[in-house]
Amino acid sequence: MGTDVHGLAAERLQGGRKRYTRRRQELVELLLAARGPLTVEHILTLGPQLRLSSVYRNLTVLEDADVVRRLSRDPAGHACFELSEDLTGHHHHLACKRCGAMTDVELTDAIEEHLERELDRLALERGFEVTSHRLDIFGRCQSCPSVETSLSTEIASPC
Amino acid sequence: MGTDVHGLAAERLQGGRKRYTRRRQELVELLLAARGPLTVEHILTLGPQLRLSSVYRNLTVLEDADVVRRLSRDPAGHACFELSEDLTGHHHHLACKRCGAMTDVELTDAIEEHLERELDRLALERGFEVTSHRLDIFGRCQSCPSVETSLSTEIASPC
DNA sequence: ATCAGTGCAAACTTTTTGCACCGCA
DNA sequence: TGCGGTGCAAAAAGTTTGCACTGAT
Repeated sequence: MGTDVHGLAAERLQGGRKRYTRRRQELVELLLAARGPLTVEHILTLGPQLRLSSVYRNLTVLEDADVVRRLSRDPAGHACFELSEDLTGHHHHLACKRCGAMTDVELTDAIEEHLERELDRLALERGFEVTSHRLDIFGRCQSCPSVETSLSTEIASPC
Repeated sequence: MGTDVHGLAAERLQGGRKRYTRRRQELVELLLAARGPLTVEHILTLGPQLRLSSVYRNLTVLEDADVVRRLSRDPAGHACFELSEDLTGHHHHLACKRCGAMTDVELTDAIEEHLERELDRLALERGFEVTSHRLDIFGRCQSCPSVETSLSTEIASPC
């Protein structure tokens, strides 16, 4: 996992007659370097050379090419983006309710398998064809004090 | 669970010197009757007597009083609202990627306990204080055909 | 009389789109 | 040259707010 993400991205885009331009490479590079999903706001902060409308358009193009995955919204109401799980590996998110940071986390194989079995059961019972799942774990992250202080505006732990 | 939701709502609002008005009762009634989270759009369709700005304001008031829980966004990008889990019971969501419907679903106690243990482990390992979790299960619901047809605009399975 | 609640319209935020120009992943 | 990509500005969509009026959980 994580090997030659750019190569795979280029390949997948070319399948849809899309180019893997510099802007798109820069976007993928930012997502690759992040330890969790990014909002458009964070992307623009981390890559000031990028333009708002192009970021939105390129994220959509990359999403259509299965390079990027859109995570509807974070607790603050912004859309979040990350690389597809088949590029980075299956994972979930720790979401800090205080600072809004979302960071990737992996569960053990044991519980993922248990979960899969449970989802298969549901599929049968409810006639629902399961294709994926997403687990968000809410709470307070290490860098957020338990006492009430000013909200962090850092981008260190983005989204 | 589900017993006297209105009484509990009134109680919780009064704790914050808020009234449990007719509009708020109607809102809670809609959420209570739904089998899944509702968007504001659906709320307005189901309760045409309700006004947009009052719905938003009342949802915020009810959220502050822990009567309502805001689910950031659904796959289509709209905010979703449901009753607090301590009023309805812990549950997760089946989210249809085709029609956007989100319906409540409960997992077995066995897997919920397994999940809790895993989250405790994470808490220890990552220094993250876990307060809640949310599992969204994506796929295709029973009423959505597997072939490509026009999108359902029904509100039967809301959000 | 009081003060929270309501409805309308305007403002604000986030995302999308139209259009002219750019440039070759 | 062609055609996808880019950037700007405007539009659209969703949500919040100011203000005057209402009404009594």
